[in-house]
Amino acid sequence: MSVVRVTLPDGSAREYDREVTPLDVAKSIGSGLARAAVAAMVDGRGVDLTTPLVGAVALNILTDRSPEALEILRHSCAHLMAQALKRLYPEARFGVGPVIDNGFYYDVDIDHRLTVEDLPRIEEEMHRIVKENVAVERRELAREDALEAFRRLGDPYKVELIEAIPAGETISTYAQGEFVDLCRGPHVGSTGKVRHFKLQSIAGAYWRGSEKNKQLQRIYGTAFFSEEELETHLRLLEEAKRRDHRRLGRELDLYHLQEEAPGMVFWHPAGAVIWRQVEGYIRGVIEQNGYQEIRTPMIVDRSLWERSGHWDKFREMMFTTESESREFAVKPMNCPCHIQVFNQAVRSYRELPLRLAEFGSCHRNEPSGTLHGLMRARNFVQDDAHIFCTEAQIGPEVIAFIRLVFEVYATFGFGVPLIKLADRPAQRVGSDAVWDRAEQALRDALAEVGASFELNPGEGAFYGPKLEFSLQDSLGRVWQCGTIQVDFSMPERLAATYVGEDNHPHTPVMLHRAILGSIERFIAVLIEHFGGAMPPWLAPVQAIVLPISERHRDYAVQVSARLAQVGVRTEVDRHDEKVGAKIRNAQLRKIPYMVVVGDHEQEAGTVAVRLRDLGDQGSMEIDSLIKRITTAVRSRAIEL
RNA sequence: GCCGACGUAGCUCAGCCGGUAGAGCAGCUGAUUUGUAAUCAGCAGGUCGCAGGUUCAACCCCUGUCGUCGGCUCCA
Repeated sequence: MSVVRVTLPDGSAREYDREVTPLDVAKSIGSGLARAAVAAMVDGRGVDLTTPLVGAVALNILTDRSPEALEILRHSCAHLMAQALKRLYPEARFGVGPVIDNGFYYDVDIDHRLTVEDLPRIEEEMHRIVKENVAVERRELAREDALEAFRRLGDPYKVELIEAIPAGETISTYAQGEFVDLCRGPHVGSTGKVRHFKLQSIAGAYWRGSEKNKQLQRIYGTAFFSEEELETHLRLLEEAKRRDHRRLGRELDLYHLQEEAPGMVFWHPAGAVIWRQVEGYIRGVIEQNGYQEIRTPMIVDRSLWERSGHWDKFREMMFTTESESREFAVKPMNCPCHIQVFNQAVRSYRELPLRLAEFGSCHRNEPSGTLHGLMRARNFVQDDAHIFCTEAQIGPEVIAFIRLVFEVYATFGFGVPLIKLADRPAQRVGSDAVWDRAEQALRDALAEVGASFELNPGEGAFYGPKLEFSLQDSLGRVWQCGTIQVDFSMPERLAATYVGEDNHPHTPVMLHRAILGSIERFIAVLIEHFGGAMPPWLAPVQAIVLPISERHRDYAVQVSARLAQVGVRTEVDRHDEKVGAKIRNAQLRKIPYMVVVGDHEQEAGTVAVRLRDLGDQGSMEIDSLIKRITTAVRSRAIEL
């Protein structure tokens, strides 16, 4: 009998002179750990608690507190659901059933067309299987045996999956009672461990993601280790629904979309205020950071797009128009136009880096099925800029840009963004040496500002590597907004040059960069982040004056005029309603400052202030209110 | 773009087996003169997404189309 030597995450080691499993090890450490154990990592690989350990291994027992364990639980829950489905629909054949962010899904091929009404029945069956507490057992088998087994089960999808598994890789199945599934594992030890779950929705999904294949029914669900966590998660989803920018956009009268212009936004006065504030703020920031704003045409002759390469690659995404036998395209991006501005003069190296910025309105004919409110539109405005520079200037420019992104996101009330470095894809232009230097410049810039990042291997653009900046909203959702991309290709294609110190022409490097990305989309993120309750500087109406009764209207108008004089966006509520109703309306419109005026205030020349988030503040001088509002607005405070 | 569901008043939604549409909120008018999340009453508001078809008769059934929603795919 060989000796098993186990090293635990804390560095301690244990030796066993008999066959042991992770569960045995857990038991030998403590019964509490054994109870909490879900699965284990052996040398970085997930295994079942019952997998025998061999030789010297690094063991990490996963308990219900480890993030990896949650994925295992959800994966086991997917199997549990599949078993229930098989019981209810014996003809069921299964595609893939992976874990995804916040849950899992399983693709199933059954004759019955599922609706959400079927979900409770499936859940019921799942709970029954949980009660049965069936053991989940792993079996490893030879490829031929596996193929044979699933052929016998009549599961063509699984057969296809096995065929795709590279030779030499272990093929394993997991059985729980009468149900067997092809699976790498690991899994929880028995169905009784999966208790807190919810099936959420049904959607169509093609087998292997190709529309040429049969469409399967995909059932989404989620699972947690405790009922509280499950409920918290479900509440979060409810909250996300309440904050949906499409719903708030209508309720707050910010914008609308209509059939005649699919994917293109009609901004209402209130929404346009938010827009102007966002744009104005960014304009100020870039002015202070050495950018020059330009404006370029929206419709440009086809020949420019041919030269830039867009016509070849993205023609079907471009709107075109025609006049006097010439074909034009509505710009899908601003860079070719910016290069035209660059090219209008003989540029010297002394002018670099040259930073040209534009709030450029772009149109892309996105597939109809992908449109989503402001988040994915066919017409959107980028806070775009192109920095023309030398290769040596990439580093400093990227550093400055990262700092700028951090500053801007913080202003909007977001924390430090998540950063991804997308490096060279298989299909690319430019020599490896140039890519090496550009990627290194991005890494060095990140190190210089002390920013941590994740690598996104092979996801760079064909023309250069890029950084992507994602912010996290108040519900913990991640939105990619900012980006900076190195471009070795387009300046050359469009013949951009500058005269170097050596008196010879050189091709500049171009950096594409945006902080917010699409302003439409960024506003949508803001709406959802704040749940429509915008900070004072962004609020369409900052202060609404509420006269107690009709006889206070004149005074209300005076107060409102005073506020307007100092630049506060204000209104008077002239409805013939009780204050309670006016407060309610103002509150529903999420107006930050409510200014109540009645007999007391009129006589004393004061105002009674109610804050959206903090309630009644009592009476104060009008000047105090003005100071309070203008201070909050000027500092772009998030809190009132 | 693909699959599915949906499209009725400004908004949210009812509308049975095919017999020419209804509520609440919002709006308007009147009464009320209001003190921190909804005062009462009346009135007005509709080519039932659009185009065809079936039928004596279509919001309802059929076909097409546009849009929206949920996914899939895509996202320079």
